[in-house]
Amino acid sequence: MPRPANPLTRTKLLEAAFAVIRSKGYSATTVDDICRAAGLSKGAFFHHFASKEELAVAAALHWSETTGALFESAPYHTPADPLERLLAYVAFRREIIQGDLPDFTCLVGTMAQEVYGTNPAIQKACWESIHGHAETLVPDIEAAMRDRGIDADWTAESLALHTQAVLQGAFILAKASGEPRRAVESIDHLYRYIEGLFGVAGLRTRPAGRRTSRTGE
Amino acid sequence: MPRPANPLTRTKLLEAAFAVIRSKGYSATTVDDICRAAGLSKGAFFHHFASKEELAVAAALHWSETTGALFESAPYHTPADPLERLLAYVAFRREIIQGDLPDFTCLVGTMAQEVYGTNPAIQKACWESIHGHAETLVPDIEAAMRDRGIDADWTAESLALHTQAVLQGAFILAKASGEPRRAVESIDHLYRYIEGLFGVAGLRTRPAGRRTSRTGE
DNA sequence: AATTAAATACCGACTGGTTGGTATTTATGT
DNA sequence: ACATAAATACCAACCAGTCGGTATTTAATT
Repeated sequence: MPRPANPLTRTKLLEAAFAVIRSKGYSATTVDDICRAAGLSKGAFFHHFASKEELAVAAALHWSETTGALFESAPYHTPADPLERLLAYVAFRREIIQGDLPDFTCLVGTMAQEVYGTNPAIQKACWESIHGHAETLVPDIEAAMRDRGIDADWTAESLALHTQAVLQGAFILAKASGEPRRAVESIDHLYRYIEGLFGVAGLRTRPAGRRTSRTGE
Repeated sequence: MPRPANPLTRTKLLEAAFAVIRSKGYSATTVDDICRAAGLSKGAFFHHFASKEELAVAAALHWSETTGALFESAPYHTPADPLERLLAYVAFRREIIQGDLPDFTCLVGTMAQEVYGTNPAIQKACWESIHGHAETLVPDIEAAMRDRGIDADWTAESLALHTQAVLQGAFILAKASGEPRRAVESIDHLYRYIEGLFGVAGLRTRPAGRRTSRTGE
């Protein structure tokens, strides 16, 4: 009878891949890099994954699972109002921009950029991760549109994906400038956009006296 | 007297680098790839550039120059009103999303993502390209804020950079999904945001009957 | 309970091909 | 003749992936 798979080994490899790929990108990451980061051997790597490509696909899936769990248990679901939940989601995304760049940037966004033209399997896994995450926002957006009687020429899905576009673009600004604050500022604009879309007060002008940051960082 | 350098050679290498890096990314691009695409030899390559890294920096600079010239001569400058010019810029960015992905995506955004942690020289050149381009929008944004008496808790620079974030993020969506339309939809949201910020009518609801596309594609 | 067989987990040296870069040579314009 | 541009040949380091082997676990058999 078989020796049972040590679930830690595979996970260690996947999470080592998260760290290395998020800081160097997919192409520049070597299998040895990942093994070193995981404290495992090449033998272990190729026992669990047939190729570097297969690891990348598995990593994208594991990314969907771990981030899915993170967002499910995140505090932004508490408001009763769907629009407030949506805004709380954006505020949450803003709040978790902390520490070093590889700690808060997106694995699948990074990989997609590198492999879209050369590796359909990885591309597909990345898109499913991004799209799947965006889909979790759609019910709240639809409810908010209904609640506020919005007759829009945009769809809930397109707004959900737009939030992801802003996040991905914000990460690029942060990486290029080396300043995470650039990402935060862009997410602030996204927050303001959603407020405006749904007619939350104070979009165009604001009362005298600086409005304080809504997250109170 | 020395044999004069053929000015086409260096440019051919740089533009070959544009094409290859935009479709495969920086790390996956080999020097031989670029030489093949340029129809030149490795000898020519290393005669003009000391290293692959130096080529990347030169490519980022050349990118700033060529895109700078493209945008300077683009038609979005014609409106007299600064806000209209800004909106025309966004509409122009939307219009030029055509053809294959490597034909309209951003070289320096792609590179920045891969090298930000490992190659400061390239990262710097990428940031200067993105930031420099964003800066060209700042005077119009400032003028539009003045014209409309906007007392904002955001700066002109942050809005200019936000437009770039949305564009970069839109490219990632397009690459991940394989559907350029996803990028267009995100840019539509950006357009709507700027309209809303400056109090252009019709943000929250719209008159009965579908509003037609503003660019009339 | 002890032994053995079978299956898997993991190791690390090795390989064939690729990579960035160098050394040498040839072509070309002055 | 001379200096530079560009081509070719070449190299050492590196890479993904392979392979023979060892360690560990479980189940069947005694």
